[in-house]
Amino acid sequence: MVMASPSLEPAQLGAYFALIEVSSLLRHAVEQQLRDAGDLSYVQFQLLARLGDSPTGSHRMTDLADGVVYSRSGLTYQAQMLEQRGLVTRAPSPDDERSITVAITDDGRAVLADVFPGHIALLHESFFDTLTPDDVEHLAGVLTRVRDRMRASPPRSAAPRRRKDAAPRSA
Amino acid sequence: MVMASPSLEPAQLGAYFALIEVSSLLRHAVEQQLRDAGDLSYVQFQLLARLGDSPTGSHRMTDLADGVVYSRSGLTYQAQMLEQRGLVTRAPSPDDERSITVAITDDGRAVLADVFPGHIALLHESFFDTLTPDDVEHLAGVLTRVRDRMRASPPRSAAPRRRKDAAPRSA
DNA sequence: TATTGTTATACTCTATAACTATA
DNA sequence: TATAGTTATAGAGTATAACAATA
Repeated sequence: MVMASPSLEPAQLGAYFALIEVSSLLRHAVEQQLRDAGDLSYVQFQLLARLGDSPTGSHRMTDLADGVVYSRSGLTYQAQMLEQRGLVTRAPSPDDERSITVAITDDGRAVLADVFPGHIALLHESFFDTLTPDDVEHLAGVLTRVRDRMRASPPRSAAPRRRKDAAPRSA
Repeated sequence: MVMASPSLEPAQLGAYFALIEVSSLLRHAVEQQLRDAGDLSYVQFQLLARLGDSPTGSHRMTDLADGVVYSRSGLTYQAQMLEQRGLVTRAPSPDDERSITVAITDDGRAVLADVFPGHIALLHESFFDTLTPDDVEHLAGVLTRVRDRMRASPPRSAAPRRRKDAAPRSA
């Protein structure tokens, strides 16, 4: 269990609330833009973007699940949606017959291209235009550090399946 | 159609991705903690916290909806959930018979008290412990500015009717 | 007529558990 | 046995539109 309540300092509280609110507003706005521009959910966009970023244009299901989605079945569902629309293909991996390699198609890249400009414009409007380059750099540094930390130590009870990582933090 | 993407600078991209990832991981972790500790969804927690913060312990439905960014029907649904558990009460507002005033109950405050320590502990573990006080302050400042900006200029979604909004002026 | 809130409904998404197949 | 992925299923949450009541 948790020990006593450590409480938060005002600046921490402010940072937390602002983070939650900003990400919530941003997410909402972005989801709408993605839906309008390419009929994509946010997760689907993330998957496509990740595939598009890859040198090979492909990833194994597991890699995608680790990066984006939280359960494997959830990823299967989203991959099926994308496959039905012809935005990705799925094929057994050559080296490991258990794995499925998901690859973005030309249509997938086209949708990505349709969606990107508005996506980036939205980010500028609602986000970057209010920040100095210095702010952005600092923000990137700080959040990257937090992300790495969070990735490194999963929160107490993350067992979407079988986990073999050593005891997660515990007190 | 816009031609090439307006593009983002590397630091901007890093900041954006990190923000998305951090908020996603954080949200996930927090949701699990809230579920475990008080059987609350994140939205329900936000509503209770907002009510608990209020001097009167109450808010009108509209105020809550504005604060948490959501459809009214969604808020009605959540308020019903909370009311069924006895964590809030709903009664017509005295001054305006159309309005409903939602008030947190003692049970509601108790649940909030159950949940807070773990909530704050989680924030420390996954977030604040990796940041210097200076980081936190800067983060709070930056994100608050972004939030105010986003609140001030709703993202083109003000008109739910009409057609979908096409290319934003990205230049 | 405009606003406040509810209801009915349909849909998307996510997670759990059971299952198959390969390493 | 452990890993990769799918399927079946069930539940939570959300949005839209139609509706009632008050201002």
